[in-house]
Amino acid sequence: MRTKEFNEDEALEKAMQLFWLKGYNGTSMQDLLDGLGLSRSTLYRAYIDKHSLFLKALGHYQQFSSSEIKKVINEGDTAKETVKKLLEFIAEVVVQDQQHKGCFMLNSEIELSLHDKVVHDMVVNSDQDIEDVFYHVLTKGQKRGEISKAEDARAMAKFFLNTAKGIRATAKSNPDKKVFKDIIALAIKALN
Amino acid sequence: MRTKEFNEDEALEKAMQLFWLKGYNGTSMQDLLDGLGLSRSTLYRAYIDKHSLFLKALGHYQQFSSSEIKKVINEGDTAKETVKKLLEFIAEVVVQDQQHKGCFMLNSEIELSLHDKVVHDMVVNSDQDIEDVFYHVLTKGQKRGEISKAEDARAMAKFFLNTAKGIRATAKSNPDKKVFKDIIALAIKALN
DNA sequence: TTGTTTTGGGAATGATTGTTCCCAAAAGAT
DNA sequence: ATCTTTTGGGAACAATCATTCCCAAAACAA
Repeated sequence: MRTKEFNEDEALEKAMQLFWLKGYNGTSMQDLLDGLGLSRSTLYRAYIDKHSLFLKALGHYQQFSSSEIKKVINEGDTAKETVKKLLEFIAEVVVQDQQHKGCFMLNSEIELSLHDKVVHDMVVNSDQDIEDVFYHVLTKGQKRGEISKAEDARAMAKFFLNTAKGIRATAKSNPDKKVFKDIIALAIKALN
Repeated sequence: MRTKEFNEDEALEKAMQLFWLKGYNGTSMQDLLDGLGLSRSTLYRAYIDKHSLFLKALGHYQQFSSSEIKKVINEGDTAKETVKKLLEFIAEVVVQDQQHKGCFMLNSEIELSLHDKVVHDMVVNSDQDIEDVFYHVLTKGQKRGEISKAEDARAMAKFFLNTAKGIRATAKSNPDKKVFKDIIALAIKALN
């Protein structure tokens, strides 16, 4: 038996970068062949077709970015500080990227969720995932008495998710760290 | 001389709807020929090529949507109410659309602004335009003493623009009027 | 009528799309 | 050595892509 020569994870990572940068329709199979450095035969045998490869790449992104965000949950002494850290982290990620690719999940939502049921469901789940992170921190803060119980924690979680999506959208054409910092400071006022 | 038979504005409107629904790369010239009901010769003579037609359609959208928003400036008795009306209007527009096309400018930002300088500039200008609407209302409110001068009006304007973009993004996969209402109510708290 | 201009039909372009297939080379296992 | 499996090269596919072109029909002005 011949051992596998190409690293599947490495190839998937490269595919993700390409789809992330140029979108689904903007990325051709030729782009992928060149980018991954694989032959047609190998690529099709490994990933079936373009659409399957895309879904796998998007799933890979979701797994990674979700776990990264959850690392931030334990940062900050108070719930309010943690919410701020979460938003700052989300902003930092898109600002740091020299290519301004934005958020791959948001990009896919805009480009495909209307006509691709699978992508649509992944987007909804991804949003719910982030919303739940905020919700978890907020309810904990309410129990501790750090955050008023006057406002519904679920509504606040949706609000912060919305702020995050705004930042991620703007990151495509106007990634400005200082502006995002101001936006986050104002968003945090919703906790007063 | 033979009089022009096809209505240019009507055709442009149809082209805008198509690009809006399926994106630039997702819309083929054949889609446009079928959708506009024009012959190849006529379409190319009138609009030069696909990219030019797209830019014209996006410009048409920008003109229309900008003027619609500015109609709301005079609604509401206080600045705070006007800001709320502005956000509610932006949410209402995307929620009403049965097709969930979202915001054409935001869609184009995500799909093209990275690789298309003209689109990028249009997006930046469009964002600035909306930001300025908020800024105008906010500074007026500050002069009237309705809004605290502790916060920078420019920062607040960027914050509300960000909230609007979040709503417009989410409208693609999750247009929920009630959720948007909650989000807007919390965003308004930034004015306290 | 003649002339001018607009439109549509349709053929033709060359490039690119995603995908399938065959076969030889490579690399390890036996 | 043979066997098995993985990989790459490259041809081939039909479909679609954006675009150009020619010409006849249509509609108005003179």
